[in-house]
Amino acid sequence: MRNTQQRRMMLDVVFSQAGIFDADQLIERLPGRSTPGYVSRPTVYRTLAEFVEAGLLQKFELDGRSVYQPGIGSEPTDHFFCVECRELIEFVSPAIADSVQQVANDRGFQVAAHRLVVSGTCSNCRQRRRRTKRRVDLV
Amino acid sequence: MRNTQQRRMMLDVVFSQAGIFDADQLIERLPGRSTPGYVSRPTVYRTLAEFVEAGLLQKFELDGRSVYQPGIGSEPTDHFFCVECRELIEFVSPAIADSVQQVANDRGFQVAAHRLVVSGTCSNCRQRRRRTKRRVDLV
DNA sequence: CTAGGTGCAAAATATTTGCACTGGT
DNA sequence: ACCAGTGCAAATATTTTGCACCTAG
Repeated sequence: MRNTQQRRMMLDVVFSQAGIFDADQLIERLPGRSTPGYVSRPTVYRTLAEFVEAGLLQKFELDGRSVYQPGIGSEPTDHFFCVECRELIEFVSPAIADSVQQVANDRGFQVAAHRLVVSGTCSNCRQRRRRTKRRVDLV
Repeated sequence: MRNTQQRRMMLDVVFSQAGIFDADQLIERLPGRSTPGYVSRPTVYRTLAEFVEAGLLQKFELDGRSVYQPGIGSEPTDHFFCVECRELIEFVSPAIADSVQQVANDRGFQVAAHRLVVSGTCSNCRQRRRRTKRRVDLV
């Protein structure tokens, strides 16, 4: 894989601040068109796919779009998704991982990865909410 | 909610055979254009959203598109996703649900639902596979 | 009768591809 | 120099919206 300016730029941005992002958010953090380190949209998508292929990023779908999470060989992370503030809260649960492995073993399924999104209301929004009604967009 | 021909057609198809489907698969099972029970694409999307809102269907994202699962108030179902044959295999695990609830309690998160997709290789494909190499598209 | 529902066409969104050109090695 | 990589424009795929017409209640 060639060490191009575009890939260097993307790696810098992707790993400078950990956290989940989508293609647009990444592009926003990169230099704009006709600015030194500009990376075109197709290249962003192509390169993200390469990073996923290489294991530098994990990819999954949230809310209709593809999101990417840095983490090289890190343990699988799960997420709470607050349907009020739309925030993603990461967590790690060995108990869940174990249960997944257990069920998989029972069924003869070989686990490569798992993706868990728990939707509901985060503690902040629960406290802030008092008599407000709202619809629940499940993920 | 009005009892229209379109909604009746869609309910028939959606609940005649249980299982996960996307908008296109549903449309394929409905009568074609200029056939008696035809339902237009926009109406299919609008009505699917209503069914989700009404709790008749659950919606989530898989492989870049929206998929729908029938089941009125059923217990949350989880899935294995075989990256070889692209098949979805449903399972229910009280252990996982408990663990999720446990972690949520610890964090003050109120759970509305959860969505778990475990990607890997199903038992059929593990047996069939011998010396074939393949890339892994995680979900 | 009349609001909610529908179909059509077109828009919006997200992602991918063909192709000529550029830059890394 | 060679070829992987890139940018541009356009294509694809999916879902949504504006609007005029239709129909269930």
